[in-house]
Amino acid sequence: MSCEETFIRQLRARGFRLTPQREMVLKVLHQIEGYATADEIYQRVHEITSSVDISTVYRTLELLQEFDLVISMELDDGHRRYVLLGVHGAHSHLQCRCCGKLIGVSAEEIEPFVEQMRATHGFEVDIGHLMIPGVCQACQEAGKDA
Amino acid sequence: MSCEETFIRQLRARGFRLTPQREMVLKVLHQIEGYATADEIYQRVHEITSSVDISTVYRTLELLQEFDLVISMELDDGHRRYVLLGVHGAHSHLQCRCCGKLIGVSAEEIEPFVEQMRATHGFEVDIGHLMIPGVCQACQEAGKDA
DNA sequence: TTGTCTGCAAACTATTTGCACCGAG
DNA sequence: CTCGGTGCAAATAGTTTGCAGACAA
Repeated sequence: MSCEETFIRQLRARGFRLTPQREMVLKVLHQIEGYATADEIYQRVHEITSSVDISTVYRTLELLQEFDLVISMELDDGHRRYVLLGVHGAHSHLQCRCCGKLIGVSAEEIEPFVEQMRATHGFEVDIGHLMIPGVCQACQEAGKDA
Repeated sequence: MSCEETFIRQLRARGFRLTPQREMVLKVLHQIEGYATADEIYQRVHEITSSVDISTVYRTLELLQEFDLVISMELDDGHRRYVLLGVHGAHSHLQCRCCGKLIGVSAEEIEPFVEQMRATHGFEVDIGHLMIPGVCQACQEAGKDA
């Protein structure tokens, strides 16, 4: 099932409506295939149709987060970014503090760690919202990790 | 070496000055022994001396972060919190999305995971800034994790 | 003395909200 | 036809900044 189908089903299930604006935001998130700020998403949407307001973008992003289709997090620059989780389900992200790049890490890969936290602290890790800060290989090699 | 000593040394080393306001913010962070918003810290400082401005609190917190004595992160409520790292050095935090509680996790405990990310992605994890979201044992038992 | 630090107030920016009209179902 | 959704504009909240005077070194 595609993201769009999931979105429509979730909307219907809760009595919400599918509007062109909401479709547009989801489409742009697909195009971006990464993370973007609310404003960047707004700009992209605006290139296509000028009749979408920034407040609608925010409202749609909030909706998408409720449906677990999107997560948001704050990078070191203090700007909130939104990421489409896609149909692959929950996974975590490595976040490079130098170049800002996001690298996906599968749930299976994280599982041993999750199990460890469960065993030693009784803590249930939320993989989908786990952002792991650090420095990616490329930036290390470029010597930017000083 | 205590936090205060470290702070003073770092200040001196960079030509900064030790002012009563800066001492006060650090002292309050010690008292709190946890995380607090800039405003909460400001309130606490204000109870003692009314002559400290919120902007000074922000400026001091920024300084403390540069010195790696404090880290900040955003909880789900959208408010930025500041945590004194203390003399124990870098460690990570489990963050409960229900009660907001922070649980410290030692660097040794995280090390296997760090090693795994290094091996499979060439990614160097920044333990000190790692916030692990999820649900703590108490909240799970209270059934608040729904 | 010197140049950093502070308090104050104003500026900023990202995000949220109230409201009347619009349009999906 | 209904009522949820939207654009607009104004409000909000947290944080930052410019500046003149205060004060640590």
